[in-house]
Amino acid sequence: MVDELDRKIISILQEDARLSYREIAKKVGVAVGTVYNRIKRLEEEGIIRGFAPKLDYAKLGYDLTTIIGVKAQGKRIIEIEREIAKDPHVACVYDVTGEYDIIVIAKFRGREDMNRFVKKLLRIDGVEKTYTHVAMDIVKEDLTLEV
Amino acid sequence: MVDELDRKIISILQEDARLSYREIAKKVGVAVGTVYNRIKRLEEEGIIRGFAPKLDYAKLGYDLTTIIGVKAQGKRIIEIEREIAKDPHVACVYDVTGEYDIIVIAKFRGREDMNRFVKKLLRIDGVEKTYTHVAMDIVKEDLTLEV
DNA sequence: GATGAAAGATGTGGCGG
DNA sequence: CCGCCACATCTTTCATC
Repeated sequence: MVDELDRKIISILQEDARLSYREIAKKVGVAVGTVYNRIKRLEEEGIIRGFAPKLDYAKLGYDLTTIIGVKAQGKRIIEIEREIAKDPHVACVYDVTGEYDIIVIAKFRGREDMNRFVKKLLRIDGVEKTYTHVAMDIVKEDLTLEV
Repeated sequence: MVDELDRKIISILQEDARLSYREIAKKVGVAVGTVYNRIKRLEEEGIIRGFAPKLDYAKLGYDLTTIIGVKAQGKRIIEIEREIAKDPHVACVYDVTGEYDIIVIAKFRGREDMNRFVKKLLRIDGVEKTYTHVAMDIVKEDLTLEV
């Protein structure tokens, strides 16, 4: 389903997703048409879900990043997760096992913005408690892994 | 530093970062050259750090996503974070205050792969303990926030 | 700062091998 | 998968406002 050539192409796109098909073809040593067809297939198969800029959110005003653990009632967990995921501050929502039931990564423009969000979380039916870790430093934040 | 036009352009790029400058220009109602210059400036200023494909990592073999809390000795924390960030399984490393000192988001190809990583963490000098949350479901995972 | 034009590069689809 | 073709579209620059 994904062969060596696909992986090479994806890997190049991870470095610069705005490279032309010709440049990519040159780098991997295949014909332009092949690169074009591979990328199109990878998009159709949903392996590539789209393309996005990597942004410096701190420079865009999001000076606060938080990792929030949520404990919630089993019956409502899926609904709660979906509701949380809708909030525009939220980057990630994981359904987990362990100390918490849900882990949320969210970014805010200042403390006020964050406090409002956490209070909103606690008002959701089924949410029992939350624990907020505030990031003092983002050492790495990039969903670009080796393929 | 970032005006309304910049935000509009960024917002469009977030939807599809491979759109042509022409298409973007059409959408925001300015000349092509303007869009071109704005995006170049945003890149130069480091607000846009590059472009990447959004990948379905599950389809690429990463079937296990984890959120790992790490407790470590204060003196060594920054070094430890950098070391963790180097591992190719690691997407995010946050220096946090709270229950843990470091929170790590990492993805693995199977339990073995994960176990090796956690054992490696525990062998790092200064790491006291770790707590691993395994994601049963990824409800949302997308560093694309409103600008 | 923004604009539109223009030259060369690229995207896109299709052909036979 | 390659090489080639062909037309439409795009990137990038720049003189001009």
